[in-house]
Amino acid sequence: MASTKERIMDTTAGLFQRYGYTGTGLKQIVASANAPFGSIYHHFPNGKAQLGEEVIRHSGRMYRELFEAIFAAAPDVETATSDFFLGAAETLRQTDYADACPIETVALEVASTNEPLRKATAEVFESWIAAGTERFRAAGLSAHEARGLTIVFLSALEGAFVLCRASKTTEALEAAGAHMTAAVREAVT
Amino acid sequence: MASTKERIMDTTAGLFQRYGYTGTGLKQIVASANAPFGSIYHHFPNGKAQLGEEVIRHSGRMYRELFEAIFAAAPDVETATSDFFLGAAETLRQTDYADACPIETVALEVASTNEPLRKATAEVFESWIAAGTERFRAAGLSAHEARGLTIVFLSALEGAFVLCRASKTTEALEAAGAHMTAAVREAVT
DNA sequence: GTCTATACTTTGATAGAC
DNA sequence: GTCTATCAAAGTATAGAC
Repeated sequence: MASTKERIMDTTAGLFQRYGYTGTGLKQIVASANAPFGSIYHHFPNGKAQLGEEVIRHSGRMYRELFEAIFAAAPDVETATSDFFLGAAETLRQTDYADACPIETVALEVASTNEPLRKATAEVFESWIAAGTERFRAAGLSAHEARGLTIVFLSALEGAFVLCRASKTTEALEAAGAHMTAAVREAVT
Repeated sequence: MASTKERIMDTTAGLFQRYGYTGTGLKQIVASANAPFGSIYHHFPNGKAQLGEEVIRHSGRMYRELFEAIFAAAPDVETATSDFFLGAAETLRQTDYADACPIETVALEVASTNEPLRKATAEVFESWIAAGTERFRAAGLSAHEARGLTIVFLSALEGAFVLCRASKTTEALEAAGAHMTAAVREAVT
């Protein structure tokens, strides 16, 4: 069985994704995680900020592994790009448009309010950019081209998440996915 | 001099942009707007939700007008695209990475928590998509192509805003802007 | 060390003085 | 109709029983 700390972190990650940082209360977290209130301050002595930072970094690692897995399973980078956007759209539909990027809402909330958390989100995004850059470099692009393409990829993905969650449709992920798939194909050929 | 209601709405729009919906308190709003607390419930009888909805729709109109103005001033749609992304980057730098999209943070926060506000953000995004679609149609694209290109444009913009605010750099807006400028040029030729 | 009870602050909202 | 005082609930954080 998962430890109390793991249960708290997993629960918090899900709540952050749906309700954001300020929208998620500590009482809500311990209720959802079936944990006593004090255990938050036992495992995270600095309170919500520390819990938030650990959850951001943890979610960042998990999502990067999803990215790596999809690119490892696909025959080439353009197929991987298509798979990633289509998979994200399917997840969104299955969760009533709740589960998109695990840290996007939090990133926007803390960008101008909490410097340690802002840095944590920035480092997570940078780790994703580094992972994508490496994949596109392996496909033959220069380091500069690969980084630029990855940033456009990630921008299109994150922006499409916003439009899809707001509209409760997957139109934006489909349009952005088709566009990025073509852009990746053209870049590597 | 601006009316109390206008002062409240303008102040709230700025606070939503930086701190989001749950991160902005009514007391903070009246303090910033130099208004008595009761005036919120005088002008917005349904409280924070009503104020939030009116601010979302108002901000949406203002931002659409900015979009229209930039496209009207530019000689062609690819120049307008470049201008829009470069202007957004400049604004971000000048505001210490606070002023990006006026409703993006709120849109993500309310997507799974407040259905009337979610619909308001969806309608604002749709109005922007309609405006862009019309511009690209006027440049010669089919209705279907124009809508798709606009959605990719808006996705890249919104996603770049997230990366830029988190990293406190304009790299993503520059990469996304260069990519979208080229994509628009290719689409209309 | 697990957990409960509580302190203190801030939230959105309301009542009523003037 | 403008504004102040206050409410009940929820927020984070802490103290201390067991």
